Amino acid sequence: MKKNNNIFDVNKQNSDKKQLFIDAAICSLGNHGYKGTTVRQIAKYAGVAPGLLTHYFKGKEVLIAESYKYLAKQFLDDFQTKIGEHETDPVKTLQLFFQNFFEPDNMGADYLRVWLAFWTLTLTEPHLRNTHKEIHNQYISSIENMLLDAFTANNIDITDKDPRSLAIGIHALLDGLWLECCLDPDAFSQSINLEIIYNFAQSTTGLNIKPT
Amino acid sequence: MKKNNNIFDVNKQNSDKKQLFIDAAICSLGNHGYKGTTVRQIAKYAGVAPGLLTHYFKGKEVLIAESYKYLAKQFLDDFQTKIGEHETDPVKTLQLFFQNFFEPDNMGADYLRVWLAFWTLTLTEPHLRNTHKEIHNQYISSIENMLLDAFTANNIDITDKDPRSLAIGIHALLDGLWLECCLDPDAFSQSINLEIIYNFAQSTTGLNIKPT
DNA sequence: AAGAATTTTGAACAATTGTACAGTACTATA
DNA sequence: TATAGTACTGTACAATTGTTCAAAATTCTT
Repeated sequence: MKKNNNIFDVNKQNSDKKQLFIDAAICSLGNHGYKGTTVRQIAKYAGVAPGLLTHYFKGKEVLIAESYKYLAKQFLDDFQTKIGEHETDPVKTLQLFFQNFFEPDNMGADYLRVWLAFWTLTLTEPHLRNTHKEIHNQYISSIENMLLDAFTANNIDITDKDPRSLAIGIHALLDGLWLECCLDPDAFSQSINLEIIYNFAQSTTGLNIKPT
Repeated sequence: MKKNNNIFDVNKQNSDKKQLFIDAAICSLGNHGYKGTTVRQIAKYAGVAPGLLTHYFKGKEVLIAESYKYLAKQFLDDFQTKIGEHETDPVKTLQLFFQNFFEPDNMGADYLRVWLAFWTLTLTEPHLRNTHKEIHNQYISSIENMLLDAFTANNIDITDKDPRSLAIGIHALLDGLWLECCLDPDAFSQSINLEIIYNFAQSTTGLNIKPT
């Protein structure tokens, strides 16, 4: 879900200059964090003079906010696309979703740096707070829908279940594991994380999620 | 666990000047985030001239690193103390631990701002990486021990269980819920969070954790 | 090809940053 | 009270920040 080709690579020939700056900003956030992401650093990644930034964005903070929206939306779109591709078996969809979460491409210090910067902004800028709220809701709903599909496909009675709470829990567990894994990559592995999430999801939902 | 009286209040009469600066730094991080935490701002909270900082610490970054270690250690100590107080019933200990995690005092944007700054540092400074690793290990071990106590007290067979993985999962779930709750306080409540963690912990461990 | 419009540059700017340090205030010892 | 030593102040400074803007380069229009 957190797949993004532009964190390390910036296509300097991009004719869409706004997008070029967004890519460069994300790249800089990933490599140098919020503190190291200066106008001059962004410009360097974009292969452009520093002064050009204000020609396309009102200011540096605005650019970073736009980058946030772009990245969050892109992740969600990727995720929705992947879901669409494996509509056949709902349980397999869940498995793929979990696996995708812990792909090495979607982890690491670089990614966490970007999200730390964005979360910091979320706490400050009121309009970004709404963006976060929106994105988060869509995530939860997606997981909830996957669960509902899986329940009906396996003829599981849901009268005593609360799919939304289950979705919130699963999402929180994924987030927590992802965070700790980025902070200390040595202590975690994709297989261990998957084992944990499979066990949790299986025993809370009653679905037979764990692959054989 | 995240209880800290010095996030908003700084005792300017503190004779231990090093601790005064640490309190002031945490206070500033909570109120203004990493970007807004300047030497002058810290000095203002400490009620002291800016130049005094370098007299007690080698530099600003060193002070923030020290604050990290102090806060992380304090949280763990608080947690250990609370465990000691309720040694009688292991299951009740777990309940208290969960409840304490979602106390309003331990949540909110101010607290998240502090941890975002610390996590950012963890990604940069190698020696803080070890600090994080150490603290995290102690957290997991504490939860694991609580689980083991609860298993033996309730005569539950653990041959088919992996207590450490369960502890990692529970910790990640707590972290994830805490994070999302700080980012969007409107969408969460203490009772919902507890309901979720109770359900997860109960169905994964087999313990009768949920309070009646 | 010529002129208008736009894009891009890069130096200059005021503001803010962390740190250094000479000087002042304080405290303890004699 | 006089002296030594520490605690503390507040200015000063070099470095870096985001932003501005006149000039240059480029592209578009006619």
